[in-house]
Amino acid sequence: MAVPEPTTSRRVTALDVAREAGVSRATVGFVLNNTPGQTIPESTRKRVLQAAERLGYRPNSAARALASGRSRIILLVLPDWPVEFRMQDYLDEVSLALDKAGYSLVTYTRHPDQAARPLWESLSPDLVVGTIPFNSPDVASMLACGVRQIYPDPDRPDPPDVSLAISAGPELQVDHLHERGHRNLIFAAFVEARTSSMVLARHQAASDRARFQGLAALGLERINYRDDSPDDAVRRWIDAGITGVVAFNDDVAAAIASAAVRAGLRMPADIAVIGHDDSPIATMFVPALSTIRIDTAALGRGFADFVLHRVDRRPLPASLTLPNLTVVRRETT
Amino acid sequence: MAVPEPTTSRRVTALDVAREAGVSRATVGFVLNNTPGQTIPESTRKRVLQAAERLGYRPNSAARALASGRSRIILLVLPDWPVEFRMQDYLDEVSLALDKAGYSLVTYTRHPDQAARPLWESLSPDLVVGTIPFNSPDVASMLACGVRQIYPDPDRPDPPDVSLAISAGPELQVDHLHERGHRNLIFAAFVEARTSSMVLARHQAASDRARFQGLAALGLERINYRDDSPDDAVRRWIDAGITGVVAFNDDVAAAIASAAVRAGLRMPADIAVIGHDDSPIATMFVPALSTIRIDTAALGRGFADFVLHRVDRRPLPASLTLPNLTVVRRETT
DNA sequence: CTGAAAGCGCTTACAG
DNA sequence: CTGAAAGCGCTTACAG
Repeated sequence: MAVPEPTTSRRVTALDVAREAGVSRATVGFVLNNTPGQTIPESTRKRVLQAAERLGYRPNSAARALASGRSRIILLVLPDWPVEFRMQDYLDEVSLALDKAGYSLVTYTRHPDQAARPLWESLSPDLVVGTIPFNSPDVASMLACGVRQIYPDPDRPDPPDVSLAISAGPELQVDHLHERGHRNLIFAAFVEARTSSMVLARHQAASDRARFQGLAALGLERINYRDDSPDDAVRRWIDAGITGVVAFNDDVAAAIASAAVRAGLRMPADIAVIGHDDSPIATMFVPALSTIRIDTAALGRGFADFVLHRVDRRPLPASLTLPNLTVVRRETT
Repeated sequence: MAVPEPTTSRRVTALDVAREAGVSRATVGFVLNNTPGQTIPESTRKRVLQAAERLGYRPNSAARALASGRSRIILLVLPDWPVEFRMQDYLDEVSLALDKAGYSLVTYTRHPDQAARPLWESLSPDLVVGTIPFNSPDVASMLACGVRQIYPDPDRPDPPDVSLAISAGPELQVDHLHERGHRNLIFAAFVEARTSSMVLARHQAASDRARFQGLAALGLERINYRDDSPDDAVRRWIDAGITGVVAFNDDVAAAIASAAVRAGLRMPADIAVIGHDDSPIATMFVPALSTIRIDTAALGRGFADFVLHRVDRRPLPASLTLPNLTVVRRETT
């Protein structure tokens, strides 16, 4: 039985645990890491675990990373635009699932004009995930810094949309309007510059889907809720025979619905609109807005599964391809 | 002159650079780290730098952290509420300033009910900064993980508000209304639950400031822009002789201003309102909203100075205490 | 089943 | 001014 350590600020190491448990430091490593192929008797294992617990042992992550060549860090590079759905719920779910597998998730918003070194230089993550492909200098920098994997992979094509489901929503919106009998559609968004990449991506996805359904590509209408551009737009759409509106999000849908109401139109008889995100305003609005609901938890778990498949070669569950989005039909379609 | 490396996936190390430059690995470390007390001739320094550049050398951060005992990572734990001002600008500025000093900033939003291990366990940051004090289990966990410094410091009292300037804004709002002759004030916010901690903090700050100015503490009014609660509130305020409204942010100020306009009140003659953040809506609204502008860049540099003072013992610039917030007077005060 | 030992790639006194 | 060498705290073949 070791005497209690004097209150020194020295951090407790695996050697301390080994001494406390009366085993070698290698054995400590084996039980703490659950190393496969090692058969440790239950009594030894228990002694080690208890010693570690008693001493408050935390493995030194730098030492572990240096020795193993893996940092057990996953870096998620977020886009430079406001994320629409409950991002935090999503990230919590991802963190939790990765944590159970011994990985940590670090998120990071990178601007094109950011002058600081990118975070992967100091973290050496095992995997860097972006929402859009990285450019060559970034990829080169990652490789030089020991990043083992990059997604989207610069070399091989990957199933897109694993992380943030950019195109699945618009596709559902189009499908839903199509199903309800609408053949002449348009895509609407606010004018704000910051969301423009995402607006373009979603518009593109909706347009592609419309063509897949045998419809014409969608026009892109930019409105501003602070002036009468929504009223203008609705009037023009009616004149042009457009009856279905794919809105970038619920706020846009609300602006359009309110213009339609002001114009004395019936929804969905005269014009139908579907939002995106199922935000609070969608239920509160009169008429209540049809929208796309995102199952953030399922999406998060799916993303974690994907990550673990990449870094730990775990099997990729089939459920990854299951829809995490659903159409919520209310009064505007 | 070394022959070009064969395309091996092995990462280039300081030893490679040393060989390429024809010096010892210690020398490489000295020039790359600008180690003080070492006098390296310019020719050697240049040779090393060029070799490092040519080889694309990136120091292994894990090895560096292990050897030096410092990770050169600063972890900023963000609050579980939407941050009001242009947070991203602020963080970019902080990152840049820290980067110049060789540190990396990692941010992290932590929920009370988050089950994953906190990020400091895997990053071992040199400094963890929170916007509110950490609880004892968190502090204990940080210490066990080799975190060297924590802010707010559990042991010694610190100047508050270095990181996010929670109270400075409300104080300016109150001072401004007071200056404009208002003596009977109220604090208004939306009902949303998620922002509640911040609402309470800001309300408290405004209230304290009012008392400092010899006024009564401020009541806290919760409104909902989706119903007629703003109209209700304005009516009650007028009846109660309240003439100055400290709004949580510009959105709240807009909701109030619009209720005041609907009620036929003159602004600021009958009622004055001041927002917070100088968001786009503040200029676009009619009447244009008085508000608080936050100099995010200055705030960010100030925070970086503070961090470097803590981790590198750099002198703390006096400018830290200079105001990074200014009153923007428009038409509502 | 357990231990002794090499090695990961740095930093940093310590010698020359 | 430069180099040889110990050491940071792990992981991981390799022996017993």
